[in-house]
Amino acid sequence: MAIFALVDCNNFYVSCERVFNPALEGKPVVVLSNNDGCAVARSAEAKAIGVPMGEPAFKLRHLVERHGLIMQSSNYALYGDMSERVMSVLATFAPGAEVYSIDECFLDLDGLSVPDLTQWCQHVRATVKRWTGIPVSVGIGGTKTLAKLANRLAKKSPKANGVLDLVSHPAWVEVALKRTPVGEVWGIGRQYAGHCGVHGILSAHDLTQAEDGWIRKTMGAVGLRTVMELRGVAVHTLDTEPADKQTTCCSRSFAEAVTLYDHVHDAVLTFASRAAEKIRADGLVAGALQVFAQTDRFRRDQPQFTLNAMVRLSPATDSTPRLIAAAISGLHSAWRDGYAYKKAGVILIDLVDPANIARDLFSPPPDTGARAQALMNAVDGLNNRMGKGAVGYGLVAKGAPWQMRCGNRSPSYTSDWMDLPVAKA
DNA sequence: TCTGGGGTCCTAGGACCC
DNA sequence: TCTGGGGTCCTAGGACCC
Repeated sequence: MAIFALVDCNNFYVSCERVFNPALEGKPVVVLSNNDGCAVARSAEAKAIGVPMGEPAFKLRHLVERHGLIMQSSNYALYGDMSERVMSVLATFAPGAEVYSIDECFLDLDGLSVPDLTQWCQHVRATVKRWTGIPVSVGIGGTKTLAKLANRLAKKSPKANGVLDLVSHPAWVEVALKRTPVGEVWGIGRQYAGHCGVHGILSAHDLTQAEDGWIRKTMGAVGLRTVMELRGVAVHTLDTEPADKQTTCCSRSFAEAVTLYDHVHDAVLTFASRAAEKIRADGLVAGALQVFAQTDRFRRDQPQFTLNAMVRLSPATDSTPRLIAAAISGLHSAWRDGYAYKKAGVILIDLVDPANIARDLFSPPPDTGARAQALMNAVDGLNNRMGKGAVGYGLVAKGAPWQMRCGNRSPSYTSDWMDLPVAKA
């Protein structure tokens, strides 16, 4: 039988900020999403004063005065780098590791011969904390879904002290299922939890007792797999070699809504350029692209519109100028005057590795000619050495109304020489 | 005044074919 | 009134995740 451990960093973004700014320790802290929009990470103290996940920043302002809540802009360069450090420590402990998200990692503990799994996990926790500064929790289960569930309880229960092992203590499984609200189960979101509630299914345990036909009809094949996993049947396996991405998106909300074509044009140009860098870093080419721009969905008093255009790319390409040209032509063809646009984006789709591209007689080879390649290498190299945006396409004015807000971002302590922390005597 | 961004998988329905 | 029955492929949209 497989033994899955889920290692999850506690309040990851807040923990990253605290590593480099210990003054945040013990205080209510939230990290805001892009554009300083809403809370995406909360310290325990912030949870205690009632900050809900996803709460818009403007609704938290009163807590700043009342409880000294600290709101940090997000610093993804820092979190990405800290994530790599945590993952590389975890990889040294287990024969198999799957990086599931920026702050979570599944380990396969099957075949690991240790006398006491809980004790071993405490050792892992302590090591990660000592080497990276990040606190983690560990849940152990016979399926990934049960490991997730155990992890959640490990975080909540003070008795667990950050580790809960449902494999060495099979009798605890039923208790754990009964203590987990159905909406907290991995794979059961708001919609499905609502359907369950109507049928009197309130806990994860209730869900395991539901009838397969009803589950399949209500929550589809995915829902049924989730329930199988809750019942202890391992459906999901450890995925140590993640497949190539199928799509890559670069989109942003604007600090202010804009009505002028030129403003949206500049935003789309910037997003296409950034998306191109991403697929080149992954070694992929795009076979098509989608460009969109939309009005502010929260302004019910204003006319709503979403502009959307799909552009095929033949041959498939990773070249910035070609992707920009395609995105702009899509924007131009679908453009409508008279709307206040609040968000736009570029999605690169049909991504493939040019090495294993399947071609027929009539499709051209992917666009990876030597000259284009050399140019892109030079551009990416300059940006890596001199900082993002050192070289680019099109001149985009700084301080344009569509550019995003980030009022209180921490320095890039680990990824920019200029931001290295300084120790003062 | 102010409400994120980036992904995956599944399903239903239409187009098209024999 | 009556007007097949399958297949496949593609797309849009909905659900979920972090």
